[in-house]
Amino acid sequence: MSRRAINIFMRSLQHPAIADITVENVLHAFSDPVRIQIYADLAKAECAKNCSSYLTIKKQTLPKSTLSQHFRIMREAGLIHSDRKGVELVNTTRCAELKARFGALVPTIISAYLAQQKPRK
Amino acid sequence: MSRRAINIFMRSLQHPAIADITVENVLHAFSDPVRIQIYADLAKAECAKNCSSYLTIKKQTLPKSTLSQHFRIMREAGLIHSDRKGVELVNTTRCAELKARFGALVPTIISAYLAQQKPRK
DNA sequence: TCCTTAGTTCAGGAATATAGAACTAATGGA
DNA sequence: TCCATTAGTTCTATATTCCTGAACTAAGGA
Repeated sequence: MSRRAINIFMRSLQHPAIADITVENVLHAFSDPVRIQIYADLAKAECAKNCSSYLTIKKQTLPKSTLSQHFRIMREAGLIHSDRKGVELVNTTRCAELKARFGALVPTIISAYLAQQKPRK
Repeated sequence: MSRRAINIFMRSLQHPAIADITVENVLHAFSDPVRIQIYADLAKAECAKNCSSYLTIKKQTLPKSTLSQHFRIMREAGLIHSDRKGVELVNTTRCAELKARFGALVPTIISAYLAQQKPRK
């Protein structure tokens, strides 16, 4: 039974097939200020990042359990791909697949978000 | 006190100023299958529609209390404008204002949604 | 073997969503 | 004027989801 416990914990990360991604789930994943900021940063970064890069975001410190849930929601919505590399997760956006499925949807959302963030008076 | 009760009930509908509309709230309002469908239909319709037009949507009958909440969320997110006309509400999209604030964001979301709905196999 | 690090899962309380029931307000007769 | 109907809101209770501290797992050293 320790075998079973290990299997449950270690189950490989679930990523939806591109066909199973829905507009509603994508919008829900982006509707949280923390998640959209993380995604925008991942998309901007030339290289992939791990979860702990975001322990502080928007000037607030997030508990890592909260962060873990945010990454799970983005993963299950199809926004990001996570790979285990040793002890950490390497996260990348699924931007090419999303573009194939939804066209300009994701880039348009992110650029509207970034435009909104700019005038921080 | 009946005066007060009447005032509370009759308080004019609150619509956010265009500057107070946020991308996150817009995305949240669209992340519900019922609401995005209603908005898409409002946007397509040449004329405004009242709430009860949507008592059945997506082949299911919705309680009107639920529908009332959905309209309130869209209104408070800045997606629609509601006018009292006698006993009913006349709802219209705020598409011109939204375009001025967010560019192609809303049309892009709706067209991605409509494209997703088409292949109903 | 023990320690550290990265992340997940669990458990609780908080916040939000759903929907039936009661209600308000406007309108249209009788 | 009074009653019935219609459109929508509010109330209330339940259900679901979200947040987060605590306990945990697994990988990688020292």
